[in-house]
Amino acid sequence: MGLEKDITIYDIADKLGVSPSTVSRALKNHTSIGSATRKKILAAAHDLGYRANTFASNLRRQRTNTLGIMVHELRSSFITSVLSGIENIAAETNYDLIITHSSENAAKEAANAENLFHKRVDGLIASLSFDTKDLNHFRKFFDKGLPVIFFDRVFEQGEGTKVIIDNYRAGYNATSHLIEQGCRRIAHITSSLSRNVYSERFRGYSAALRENNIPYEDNLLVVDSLSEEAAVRSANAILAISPAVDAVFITNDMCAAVVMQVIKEAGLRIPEDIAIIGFNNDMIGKVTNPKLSTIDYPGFQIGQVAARQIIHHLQGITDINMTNTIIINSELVIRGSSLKKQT
Amino acid sequence: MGLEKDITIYDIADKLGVSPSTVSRALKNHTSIGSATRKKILAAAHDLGYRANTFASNLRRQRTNTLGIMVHELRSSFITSVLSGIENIAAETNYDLIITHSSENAAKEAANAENLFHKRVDGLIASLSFDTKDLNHFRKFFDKGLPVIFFDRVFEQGEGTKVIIDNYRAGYNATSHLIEQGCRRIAHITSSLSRNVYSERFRGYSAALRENNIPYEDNLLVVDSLSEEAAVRSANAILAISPAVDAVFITNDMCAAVVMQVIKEAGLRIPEDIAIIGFNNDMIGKVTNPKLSTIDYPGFQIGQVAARQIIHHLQGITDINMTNTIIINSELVIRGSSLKKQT
DNA sequence: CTGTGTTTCGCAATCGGTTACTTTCATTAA
DNA sequence: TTAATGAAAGTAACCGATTGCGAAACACAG
Repeated sequence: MGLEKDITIYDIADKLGVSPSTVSRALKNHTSIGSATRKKILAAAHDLGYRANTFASNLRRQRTNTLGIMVHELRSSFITSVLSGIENIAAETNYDLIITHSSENAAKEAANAENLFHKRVDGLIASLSFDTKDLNHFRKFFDKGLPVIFFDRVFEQGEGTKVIIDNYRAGYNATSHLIEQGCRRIAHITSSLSRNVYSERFRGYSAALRENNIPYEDNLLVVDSLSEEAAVRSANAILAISPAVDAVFITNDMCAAVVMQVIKEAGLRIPEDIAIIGFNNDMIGKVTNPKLSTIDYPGFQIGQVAARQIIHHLQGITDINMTNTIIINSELVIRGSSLKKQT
Repeated sequence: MGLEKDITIYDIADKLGVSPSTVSRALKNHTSIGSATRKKILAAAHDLGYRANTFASNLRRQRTNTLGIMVHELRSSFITSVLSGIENIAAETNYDLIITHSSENAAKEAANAENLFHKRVDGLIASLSFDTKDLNHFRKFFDKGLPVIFFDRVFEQGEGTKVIIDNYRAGYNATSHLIEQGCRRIAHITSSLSRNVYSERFRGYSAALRENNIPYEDNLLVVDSLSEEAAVRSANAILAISPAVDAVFITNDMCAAVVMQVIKEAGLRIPEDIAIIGFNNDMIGKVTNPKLSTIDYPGFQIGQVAARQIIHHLQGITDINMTNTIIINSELVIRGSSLKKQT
């Protein structure tokens, strides 16, 4: 096998009879290199199959050109879309990504933060785990002036820039839509209200009820984990409510799909007896019967925005500290599961 | 903000009055350091909040402790499971990952390979894109003796180690199951037969038919892209076949779910009129009505095995070149969509 | 007390780029 | 003609960890 040593800027310098520094500068389009020299060097680099040694560069420049990504779960289509968006921008700008996930565990999240800090990433893009209580494990980043961007699960009042949707409005729109369809006893299946995404959606839900003079009832609120088993539990809880529920707003499509199934198995019709609206606009909502109304949560776009933002900051184009929160647009997607009136 | 410079082995050495080399060796448990000295150094490192500089180390050792991952698509639950499995092992062994995706594009795949090569990853784990025709873009890795492991989409005869399931057997089992259920006109919706996974499953399908004296018919084979739109097309193609089809083996659960929907909308019953079996065991199969029979494709496990294999090779524990192919177990999961007989 | 082995460390070169500071020339103003 | 100005390129000191080579220190047998 061809174990020839890699060629370096010194090799190029030797071949052309110039100094390594000239080669280095030419390679990165530094201004103080004559265009003739630059051209020669670029050509030679190409001919010799030169590949830059990132470590040498990182070591010297004290930067890594790497972003740390922290997510709470990899196996989620929303998260995957976000990653896809981040990767899209990172690839363009030649940044690497190190992706970690916390499995919804605050301790593991802290360990990941520590690890990424040691790896000296230039910045962080993170969505908090389910049971994260504070941002202490990001302290080192803040203190060192390293940019941190949160998305999805965030502390709205905390440090760092956030890229989120207007969860309040999303919850409000979903609920208003159900009310317009004639529903009055609207249940809400969601996860812990201590997480911003869920508490805000709940605020929107409550506000919509209030504005339509529908009294809020505590027993219409079901808080559980949104997992598959939890979905079955929640659905049964909903079915047991009396007087009967005529609509459910569920903050997760996968969960909603399972709930729909339980409801149908119980002999009720969707949307005639119970209208359903989910959240995320996952693929799964397109194959349920009827198809699932939902809120589109544009992960790809969120990932792009977050990545672009942090990279521009690192490139000195913008200052991230000037931006506290970026709101991405999200839309109500109406399909069969909530459409009682023909329009 | 606290921009104190990082502390290095030199700082530790100064503080303790030993040489940097001693510190370096102590930190990596080199044998030739007295245990008293080692203990002192470890303690000092901890006190001072020392964090190793990977670049300096990489530069010197000419290794990166990073694996390159190449997938054809990020937004797939199978792929995500694999990534999860890889991450699981990599985290344990302190390897970083750089994840790239080709969007099913051979040219982008080649560019990614080139990029990872320049980034000097220690090894590669890859699933080929849809239209990859050869392994030329991996040549540099092979030539340099860098380990490459393929999974899922592979060239079974090509260079490199492969981690796959027995796709032939999976196709055979799925089809045999349908035959046992009394089906005789079994259609097969799949993707390009030039990809190993699909051609092997097709071989299994054909073999099962042959063994049961069911003649193979060309028009029962539908090759398309498995996307959502393709699924609708394929389903309609199936419905147009005469004499009517009584079962379909589809090599992708998402596609199968959509096909089921089209079939039901056409007024046919599943499984009574048409039995369905998918592939992958995605979440989506659990919320269709009826639930989808499928082949479990254990992504997490595949990821773990691939990662473990390549890392052990890098650590010198095993030699990857001794292993050509690793077959992971996959199982038939029977649910409602294919169960015509009560057992 | 000398010689042979071990164990434990230190010296110093090295990995490949980057960049502050100089030097070298050529052009231009005085 | 000469000094000033600026563009182009070179010098060399880093960045922090690793490691081959060899020296010092100590143990122990003869």
